[in-house]
Amino acid sequence: MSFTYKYPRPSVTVDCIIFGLDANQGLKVLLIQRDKAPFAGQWALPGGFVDMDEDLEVAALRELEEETGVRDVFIEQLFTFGTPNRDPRGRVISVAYYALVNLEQHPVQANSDARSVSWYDVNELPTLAFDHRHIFTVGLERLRAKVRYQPIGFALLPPTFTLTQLQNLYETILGLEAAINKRNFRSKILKMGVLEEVGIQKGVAHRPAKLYSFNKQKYEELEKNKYQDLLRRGLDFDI
Amino acid sequence: MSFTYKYPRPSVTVDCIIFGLDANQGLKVLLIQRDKAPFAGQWALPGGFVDMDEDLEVAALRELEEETGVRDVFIEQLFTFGTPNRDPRGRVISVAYYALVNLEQHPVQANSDARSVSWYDVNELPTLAFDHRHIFTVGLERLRAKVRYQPIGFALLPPTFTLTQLQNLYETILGLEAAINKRNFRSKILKMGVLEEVGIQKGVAHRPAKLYSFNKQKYEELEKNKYQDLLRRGLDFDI
DNA sequence: TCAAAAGTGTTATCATTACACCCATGG
DNA sequence: CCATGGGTGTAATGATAACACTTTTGA
Repeated sequence: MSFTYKYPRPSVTVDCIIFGLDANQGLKVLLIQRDKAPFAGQWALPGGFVDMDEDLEVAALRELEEETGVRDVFIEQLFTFGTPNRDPRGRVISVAYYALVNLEQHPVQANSDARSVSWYDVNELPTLAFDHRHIFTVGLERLRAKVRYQPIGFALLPPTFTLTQLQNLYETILGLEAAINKRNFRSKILKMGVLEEVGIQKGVAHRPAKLYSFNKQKYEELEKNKYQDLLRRGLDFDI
Repeated sequence: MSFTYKYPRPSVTVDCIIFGLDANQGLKVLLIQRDKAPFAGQWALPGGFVDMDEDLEVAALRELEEETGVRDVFIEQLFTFGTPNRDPRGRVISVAYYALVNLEQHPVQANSDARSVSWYDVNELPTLAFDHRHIFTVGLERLRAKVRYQPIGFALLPPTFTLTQLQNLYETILGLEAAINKRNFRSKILKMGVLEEVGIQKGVAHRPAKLYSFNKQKYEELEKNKYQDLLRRGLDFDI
């Protein structure tokens, strides 16, 4: 069976950058090893062709699950890459997504297609197929920028976490050399009012930390108010 | 002539939201009137099919110039829209861009294709073809969000402008009801150090205003330092 | 009782907000 | 000489940065 069109058409794929946070080992990205040409044997971002009747985000989630077993994740469109020669097979336009998962809940994945799947440290990537290195870089920059003004980082943590874990998350993602000042971090994050105390650590060999969870509703309320304030009062911008 | 493929392929288009600022009349968007089915006669965002050997952004700039005569503008990828039935002709995936132009330098355009082209107030849009209303909304939200932490607004102004013009720009884009406090706006924007005094107004019936231009180099330097500071010292985030 | 990590008090400095006022020009 | 917008002084309040200290647990 084949398909004929009056004008030439590109192929369209989705590719996913899956970030995972390992409490001790830093920020990771999930890669798969290609089993077919081109770039057979090389590591690549999971992804594949979009079906004709499938929404783009659905395609990204499907490829994610097929290739890595990961599901139920935070996902967001990143950018569309369409430089004419980015794929040796012809014109392929790739809509890239990035996903954030909690590593503890997604340990090294069984490979569904006899492909290997593995977490790599974001600072020690192997050579990647196609322009995936470039896509990855764009994704990491977006994550770093976005984590600073939107509460997406929580998707990388377990549902319940300590303030120290949260602080480590920021230090890891942003690649900070010096630690953030603990006192100030805590004051600031608690003053925002989007964290809820939900318990206390057990069985640690030091003073047990309070456990918090992120209250998304509260956050959305505050965001709305913030915009109302802006409309009422003026500007708080930050060029 | 025709083109045959083993698997079905979607068509790929680019669409552009062109924002323009009119000093007296507020924020505008450039629309074209379609001359062919589907949606013949309806207003739509300028756009069209991507050529097989053409980069996406180049395609967007080409369509922009072909359909509206606008060129040499700030342009940035917005989002890729690919819901299966967004176009009655079949599966069409659209990579949307938004552009910012200075209205005075781009007055109502001659129509290159016997199509009409017209600026519309962003608050008084006609019915738009396809899902262009939705695309527009996403674009306007992005502009409003982005203008607050990146200096993209300057692309909407002439190369040289007064602080009052700049303040009006923010008030207009953000749709602020109350005016921003003049004193505070000025202190803040000047303290940033990205504006350069380049002259003085002539021939106005009031005290002539100083003219400023945006110093992009200075801005990029400051951005770099800001990130250095962040790396050194900690966090200034704003969840 | 010690190591390890959690958690708090306080102050100097800087930024934001809110008002009220003066200045320069053309008609 | 006045209408029109351009432009400035200043003080109360709130946020940030920096440092040193106390608390609670298991081993």
